[in-house]
Amino acid sequence: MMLSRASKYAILSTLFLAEHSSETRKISVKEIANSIDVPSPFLAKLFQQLVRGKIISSTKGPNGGFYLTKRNRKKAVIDIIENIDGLEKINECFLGLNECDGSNPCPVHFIVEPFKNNIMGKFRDKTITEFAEEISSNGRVLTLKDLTTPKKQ
Amino acid sequence: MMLSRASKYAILSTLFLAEHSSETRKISVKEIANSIDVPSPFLAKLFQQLVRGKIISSTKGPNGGFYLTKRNRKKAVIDIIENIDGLEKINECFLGLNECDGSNPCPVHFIVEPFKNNIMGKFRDKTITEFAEEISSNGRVLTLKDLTTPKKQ
DNA sequence: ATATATTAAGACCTTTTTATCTTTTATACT
DNA sequence: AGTATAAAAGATAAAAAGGTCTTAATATAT
Repeated sequence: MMLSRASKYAILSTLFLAEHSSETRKISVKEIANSIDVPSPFLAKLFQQLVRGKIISSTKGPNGGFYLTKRNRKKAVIDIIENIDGLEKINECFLGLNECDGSNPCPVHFIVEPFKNNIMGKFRDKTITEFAEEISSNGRVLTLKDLTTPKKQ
Repeated sequence: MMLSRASKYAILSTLFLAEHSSETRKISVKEIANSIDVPSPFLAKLFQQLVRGKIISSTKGPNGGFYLTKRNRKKAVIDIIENIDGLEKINECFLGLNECDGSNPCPVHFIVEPFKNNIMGKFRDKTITEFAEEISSNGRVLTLKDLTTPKKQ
């Protein structure tokens, strides 16, 4: 029940696109990767996959770049996670047991389960747009400048 | 906010020791590793570290093995996690931001935070003994047979 | 004392994840 | 058409996590 670095980058930069891009204002990988602290070739790879998964959109060439369409904006955070990590990973038992449910629970099942349901619900129900709006309506700026980069410290 | 495979193995087998071992009934790595599906050399390494961290105890030689003392039994699950993964990893922001708190929250901060506190509280407050008792009082057997082993499937 | 069972320690290997680099393809503008 | 710009694709590299093996140390029982 945790995200890979890749998924984190993907969620953050998709929210960034929601806030800053449009069909007439496309943003290049470098522009995102420079304004934040994510390695741009890695982000480029991720973006390719997100495009294939129809989470974000792209056009090549001059004035090209990445952006969100209206359809893209209706996707949920869970779709990003699914696209990058797959759902199995985030759904799996907290202690890694293969068979873990109410009738055959792991030692922490009843502690973890409500938590998981709740958070997954929100990741499923809120659209990218809603998330992005919530962020800006709270007066927060979505800079991703301070992503933890364990090695470089 | 997620555990390494190592931590999962450690939690499960410590609970196993709580249920099956005592100062006069020591259990070898192989006995645990065979009765469950965890690779024994890897578990052996983990156990060494848990012993150094005073989470579990060991004696060498014939009839030796691993077991829990009364002191060991008062440790909490969080101590196991801390010993193996460190607390930073489990405490870090869900989206990986370096600075993420109430006044400077990540996009999912207010969704994730309450649950994290709740779950961490339980991992901090319940002793190993309490966890183990809860398991057996519910008539459940703690076999770890079905740990997910992604590659081998 | 010696043999034996068992953990301890350290070196090593494999897989997965993260990151980079290079070449190709598509688009827009002139 | 030609050129510049940006993504797409694929090959490669580095780091981290997961796992194995060998040898040493230590406790027990005979």
